[in-house]
Amino acid sequence: MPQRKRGPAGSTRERVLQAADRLWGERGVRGASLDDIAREATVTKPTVYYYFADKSALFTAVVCSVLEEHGGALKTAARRGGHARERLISALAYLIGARCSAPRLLRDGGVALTVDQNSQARSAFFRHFFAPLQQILDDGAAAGELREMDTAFAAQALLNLLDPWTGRDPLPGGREPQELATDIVGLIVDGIGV
Amino acid sequence: MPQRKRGPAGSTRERVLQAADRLWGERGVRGASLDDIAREATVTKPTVYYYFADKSALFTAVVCSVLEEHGGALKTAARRGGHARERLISALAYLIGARCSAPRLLRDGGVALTVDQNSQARSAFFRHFFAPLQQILDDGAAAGELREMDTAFAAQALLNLLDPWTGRDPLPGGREPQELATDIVGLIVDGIGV
DNA sequence: AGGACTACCGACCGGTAGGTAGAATCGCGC
DNA sequence: GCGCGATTCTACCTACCGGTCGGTAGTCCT
Repeated sequence: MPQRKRGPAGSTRERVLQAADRLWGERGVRGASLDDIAREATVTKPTVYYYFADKSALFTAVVCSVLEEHGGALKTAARRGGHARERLISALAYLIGARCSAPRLLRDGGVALTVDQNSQARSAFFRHFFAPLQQILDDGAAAGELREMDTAFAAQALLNLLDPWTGRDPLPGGREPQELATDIVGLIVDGIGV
Repeated sequence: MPQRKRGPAGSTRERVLQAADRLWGERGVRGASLDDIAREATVTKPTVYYYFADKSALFTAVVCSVLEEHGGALKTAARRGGHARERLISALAYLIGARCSAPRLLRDGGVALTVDQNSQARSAFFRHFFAPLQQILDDGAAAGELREMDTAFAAQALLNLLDPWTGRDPLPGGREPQELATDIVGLIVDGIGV
């Protein structure tokens, strides 16, 4: 039963997490210092260290928290629409609309932080992001809506494909998230062959 | 204290360029310092500054030089095989085999370096990497081998797709570059639909 | 009341980043 | 063998990074 003294209940740790997600999502793990993050969260650096052991612990916490938060919504989105195509569009549209920086963050952290605390973050990524997508592909193949394939490879390809568009920059051709998701899924389901 | 002997004319600048490409390609622009790069090139930091005005000038020079170097080879590869599918496989296989870090470097530099000297690097990327790929798609569509599409979008998607596999990490499933290129092109040309 | 505990902060440390000043050395034309 | 420009060096600066120390205002328990 944690007691709150300063500020609204449970807000400080959460503010630090959000500040780190925002700043690191924009500039990369090496692009924003703990001072920057502390300032953004309107606390001081020792306060950050009060809640997190070190920089890589904060990194792991940020990635896991964001992944869990979006993971539930992603699974929900993936259930919308009975057919594989609609489920894929729904899942991708959510990912794009949410501007979820977690995958980029994870990749960036892998090279920026020497520690491999990323094992925890990596498994969260697999559970919350990769697995739901692969599930849609597996279901689609079982239902005869998609052809037999290496679904792990295809899911990875899908994630790679939309990765640059889950940032904060404008979407290509001024598309809306839903349109972009439709175009991506169209590309990969129908292919570009005749 | 003997100074380093003078190598062949123009070799020092070249060594610095190569060291920066290697180190930045592995660790990102913020992951390797100018001291690291100087050490890798067996010179000292002021020597780096003798050839390049500052860090962002070195960055631009590295990206442009790598892009130009691989751009020619890419265009050659894209001419191998008369049909769109073979030309795509050939081009992608070259990109993967060459372990070309330029696209990642460029993206990374965009967020790491505040300066937008990247306009020069960005246009080199467009000329040497993006345009040849789009050309194959345009030709394929004109020849009736591919369907009508937004070729700029498709080329971007293709580049995104193979981006994580142009690094130094092992290729997925222990594939060879040629196999991976074949799988990627298969995925995007045939699609995953029935 | 008063000790134990939580949540936070100002000041500081060792190390490293990008960048600079200026001296030393080299190859070359004379 | 001498001057000169091109090249490379040693030594240094300032700013900032991750991380720590000691301290303190408020809260809980008895």
